[in-house]
Amino acid sequence: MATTQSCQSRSSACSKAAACFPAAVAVDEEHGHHSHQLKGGAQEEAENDNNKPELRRGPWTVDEDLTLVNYIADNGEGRWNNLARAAGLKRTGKSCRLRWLNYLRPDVKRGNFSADEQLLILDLHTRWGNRWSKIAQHLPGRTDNEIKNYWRTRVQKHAKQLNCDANSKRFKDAMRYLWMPHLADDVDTIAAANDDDEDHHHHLRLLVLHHHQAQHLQQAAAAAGGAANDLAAGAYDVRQLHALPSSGMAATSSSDSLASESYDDGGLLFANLRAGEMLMDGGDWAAQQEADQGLWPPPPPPPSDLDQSVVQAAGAGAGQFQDMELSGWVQGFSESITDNFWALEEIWKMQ
DNA sequence: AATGCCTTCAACCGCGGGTGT
DNA sequence: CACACCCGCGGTTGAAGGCAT
Repeated sequence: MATTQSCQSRSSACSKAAACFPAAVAVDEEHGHHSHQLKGGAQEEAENDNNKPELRRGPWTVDEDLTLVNYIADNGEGRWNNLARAAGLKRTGKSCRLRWLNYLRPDVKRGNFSADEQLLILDLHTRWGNRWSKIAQHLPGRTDNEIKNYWRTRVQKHAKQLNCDANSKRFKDAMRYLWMPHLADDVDTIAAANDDDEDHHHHLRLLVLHHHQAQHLQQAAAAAGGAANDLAAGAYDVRQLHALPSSGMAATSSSDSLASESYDDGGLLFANLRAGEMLMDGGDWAAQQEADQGLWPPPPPPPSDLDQSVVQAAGAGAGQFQDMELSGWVQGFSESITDNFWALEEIWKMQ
């Protein structure tokens, strides 16, 4: 994804100072003239007249950052209001907390979201909605604020370009069946190019795949009665036991945290990534599923609740579309697909 | 070159839940 | 129980650089 080069460089004076702490860097003096930095300099002095301790707002200076980082290094974090006072920062505890968590923490990761991070965001948002903090827990080094901004600036923009709401079924289906499968492919491609990460990416992909499978089973259960639910749960576990590497997964990987926690409810609400791939490939869904899954029960057809315009659009080879707008977009991509086509910034330009 | 719009993201705000007194 | 305070979350704002005209 081409996140923003321009803006990253723009914010880099500030960002880098923090990212490189304590070897703080260059400078943030520019921030001194943000108009909403209401209380600095002379104005600050003037307000000292009343006994209320004035509070600074707006962008942080390097000095403030250093003060906060040093204080936390010595005393730890938490108790933010006390911390702000004790450190001598003319900031609210809230502001200190935010600055630390979103910016100064040494483990904050910066830069573009990788393909698997994007995949996870899309995936988890499908499941949890705007639970940014919860989503962020599964992207090590990423903050809820960053993910929220990503969603609002990128994903919602794309939804707007498709003339639909980011929360609409249509857009979600487009994500599940078109965008996410190809992000998953990107993950594979990256893994193939980097042996060290292969297990990690494979693991991520497997987890995503399992969720799609679980979703199918849930739908089968809905159609056939409750018994299938038990089967679904059992099959899910068995496959996971067989499929997942027994060791070697980095404990810090996002997929690991998913395995250990986030999907422990069975993931039955999950995106049907593989279904999207099947449809995109124009392959025979049931036959492929049986071939893929071995011990799995024969799968149901693609989800019945899927927006049919997306199903048909995804089966681009068939050339039959109900939703002309989306189908036009899909046909456009199918005619000009390239290896890097599904880079996030490029995906939606084909419409 | 000048101007205005767009995009990004750091930072703020309001609110709700938790905890201590 | 009531109140105050703290913390964390999600939504929103606005500065600044990029881009189009």
